[in-house]
Amino acid sequence: MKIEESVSYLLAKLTVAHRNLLEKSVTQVGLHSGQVFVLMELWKQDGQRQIDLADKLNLAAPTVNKILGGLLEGDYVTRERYEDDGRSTRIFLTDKGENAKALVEEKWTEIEEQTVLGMSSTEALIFKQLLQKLMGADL
Amino acid sequence: MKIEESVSYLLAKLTVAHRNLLEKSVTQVGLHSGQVFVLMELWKQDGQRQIDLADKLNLAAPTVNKILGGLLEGDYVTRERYEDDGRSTRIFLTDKGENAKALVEEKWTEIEEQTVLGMSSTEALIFKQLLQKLMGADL
DNA sequence: ATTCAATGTTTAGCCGCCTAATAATCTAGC
DNA sequence: GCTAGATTATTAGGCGGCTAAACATTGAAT
Repeated sequence: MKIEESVSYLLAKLTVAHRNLLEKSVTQVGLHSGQVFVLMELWKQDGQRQIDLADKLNLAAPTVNKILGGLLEGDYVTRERYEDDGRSTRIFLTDKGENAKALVEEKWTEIEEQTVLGMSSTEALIFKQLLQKLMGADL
Repeated sequence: MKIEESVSYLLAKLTVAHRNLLEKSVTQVGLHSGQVFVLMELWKQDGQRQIDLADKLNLAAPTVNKILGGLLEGDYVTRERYEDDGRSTRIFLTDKGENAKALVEEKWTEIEEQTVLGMSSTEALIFKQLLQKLMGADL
């Protein structure tokens, strides 16, 4: 099999371009891509522990910790020790963090448009389903 | 639109898992994922300049430069000044670099199997075509 | 009550990407 | 010939991932 024609190769290549697109876009609202994903989890449920965020985002604990450093510095979130368990901290959105949601959603529409550019809506749907399938197979 | 159901979101998430799979696999033959992609270009054509590699791989020049640092240290490639143009260097495979091809191709088969796990061969084909389409749209 | 394993956070350090800025060389234009 | 601009490589530094290892706390077992 030609490596260049494998799904893995194409996916890896596409990844770089897409990550660049994502980063460039969210930079316009003052965020970085990793921060956006953490914020999304907090928008769904505020006050989560770092380990919860790491589990849901499928990221290693130090990765989440590092990203939170930036969000704390940018005043998007606050960190509080968890009374029920001294090992844990809970992360809470600030007003700024909550307000960022609308900005990100707006940007995301642009990102999505550029991502599926050149695909018909049918193709986009099929593509989405296949992506979900791959995600489910937890790779 | 729900961000979590967008192609962009799913793609970004899948990316992380796939990159981890790739990295873990090629580590077993003593390489890193970035190094593999550079080597692939050299296997196609030896003696290229850094800028050529960067263009073909769609990477920034400093990225290629850094990756080459690791390949040089690992004795996979050598670097020579280009006589025709003093600004450029040419990168050449060593025996070790050439021999790595077989090892990587073997590993890649495993990677591909795990990547398309859970997809029928028809689905894999469709997926591949859509990936190529996205790549072509140069995102 | 003590000890020991498990859990959660953090630090250090690595690779994969990037941009910005330098230095060196080449190329044009005058 | 000389200068000005383009091109190539490199360095510095940042974010997005990771692992390994240190640390504190919890919880369980004796």
